[in-house]
Amino acid sequence: MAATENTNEEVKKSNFIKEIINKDNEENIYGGAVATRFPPEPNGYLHIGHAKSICLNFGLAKEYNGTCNLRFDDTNPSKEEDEYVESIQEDVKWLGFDWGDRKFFASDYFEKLYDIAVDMIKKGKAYVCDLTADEIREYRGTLKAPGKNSPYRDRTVEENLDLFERMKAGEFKDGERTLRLKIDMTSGYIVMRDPVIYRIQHTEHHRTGNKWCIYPMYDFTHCLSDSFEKITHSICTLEFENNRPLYDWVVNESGVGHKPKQIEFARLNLTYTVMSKRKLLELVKNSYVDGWDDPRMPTICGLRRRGYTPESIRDFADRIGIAKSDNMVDIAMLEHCIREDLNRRAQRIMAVLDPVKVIVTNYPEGQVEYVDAVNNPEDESMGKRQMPFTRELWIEKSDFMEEPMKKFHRLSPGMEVRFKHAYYITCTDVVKGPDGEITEIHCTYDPATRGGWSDDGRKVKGTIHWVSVAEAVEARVNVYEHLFTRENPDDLKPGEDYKDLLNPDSLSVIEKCYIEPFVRDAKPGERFQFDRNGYFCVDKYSDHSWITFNRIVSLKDSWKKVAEKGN
RNA sequence: UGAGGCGUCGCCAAGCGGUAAGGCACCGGGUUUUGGUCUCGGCAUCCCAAGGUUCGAAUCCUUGCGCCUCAGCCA
Repeated sequence: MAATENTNEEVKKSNFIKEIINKDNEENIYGGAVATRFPPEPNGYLHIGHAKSICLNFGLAKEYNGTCNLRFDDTNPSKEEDEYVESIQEDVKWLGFDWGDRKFFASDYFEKLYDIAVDMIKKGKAYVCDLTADEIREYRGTLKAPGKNSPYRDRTVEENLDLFERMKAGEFKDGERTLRLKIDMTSGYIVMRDPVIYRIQHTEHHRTGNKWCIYPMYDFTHCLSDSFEKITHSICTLEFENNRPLYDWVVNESGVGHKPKQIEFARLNLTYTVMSKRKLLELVKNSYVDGWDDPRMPTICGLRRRGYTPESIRDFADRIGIAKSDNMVDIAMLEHCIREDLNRRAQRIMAVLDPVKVIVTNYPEGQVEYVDAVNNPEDESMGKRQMPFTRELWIEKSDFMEEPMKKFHRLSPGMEVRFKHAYYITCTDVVKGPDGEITEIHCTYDPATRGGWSDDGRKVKGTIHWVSVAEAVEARVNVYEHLFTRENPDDLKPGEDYKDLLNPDSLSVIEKCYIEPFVRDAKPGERFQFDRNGYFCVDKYSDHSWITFNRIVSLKDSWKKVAEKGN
């Protein structure tokens, strides 16, 4: 290999899971195969934490030339809905992953699972238990005290078979009986204390309808489904570490043959947001946000509507890595990823969000002149556009100071600045309304500086953006901030509720701002950089008569820091 | 005197007995028709603590300490 190994191939980071896979491959545990799966329960929308898992599982499959299945873990009909299976597929696709023809449902295995359960009964490894939920809890013992055997533990195989059959037939009411595994009521692993594997639930299932009234539980279903699908590495989050002995027990004792390896990694936590499905659901149901795809939500659809790109989310997943220690990733990392992506790709335009009027007194009234504007200084191939320049212009209030503070090199009386792509402009006068607020800023322009440049070596420190009053497009802009005010909204003081920490300023709507005419035909989903301000995306529900933009993320603003210090 | 995990820079995270990668954030300098980008430089004599083994330890061994998870007929 040549010394100049500078290919554009990405250098993929390693992690402990890859090390396990590499070792398994060396020892030929799975014949070199790598088969993963992404197993969501269709009871909610996917969020950025799921994106981490999706990138991991599909990424591993791609890297090792293996496969990744999409499997819906739909064993609890009371929580699951088709709406969610649709949204999950849409989100996985949008992130850029393809499960091909490997879409499965745990519910497709109900028959097989039932047969295995019957077989477990026959082998004396499972029994029907008549204890109530409360009694089961009592018998289970506590973290420190061992449990005790159920009085129904020693029923005969025949009786168990008969009872289980009748459970299936619908002879009993919800909760009346369960099927339990006969393992060890004294185990330090609570999950090994004769776990319930079937419960009675007379509920219609989103796929199997009313065919079943008994449903298998996670610990029984998941590992067997993995085995059926010949999954090699079953990757899940840390809280399932305690379930691993049971996972292995079921796979071993059921005699299914193929034995996947469960590996646990740490789930993602992000600052200033929450990730639990329960909380996200509550925010939606109680209208704290405007639906699952509210641009403030950490859901995939929320990020999509906000304007995040799939590339930026995948990049984020790569950067945060995979490990086993609990973590809280700074949301600034995510913001960095989208800025980096959009800096490269986004069309620049000028938009004035908080306007004040400038009148160029020596510019002819009624004249419209078009100046060239670079579309993206990072990518010359994106070309140029033309911007109308007129006598009356909008600029940002924050770009003018009547009495400039130190280091302020924007517009102020007597100060010459560059109106980007247009002319050098000098402020000559300020007009105020009766209450003292500035209503007009009078300026002159230097015709010799067209394009915003002069050859005489004149130094112009400031460059500001502007929009022609006569030619401006009016638009609405949604400015988003963090959803919560506390870095970790799960870290509550006594008496607090996480909803108390919702940021009242997480959304500010600017009903009317002025944008250059280039955006007139912008389509929902289109992204732009508003010069010197940030990245914005046309909202999915935007209407052509009044365009709505969502702020994806601001540009970094080092001036803000200086200004705040100066005050 | 239940069990299973985890502890490396403010936040992620490499490191696998040979003398602390990288990214984000932050702080400085340069370039700049975005106070953006880019670029240059700074940012852990130290790896939860204390002992021990070793020529040599973040890495091995002890003993502590801290944090997370498990007592749903949820997943």
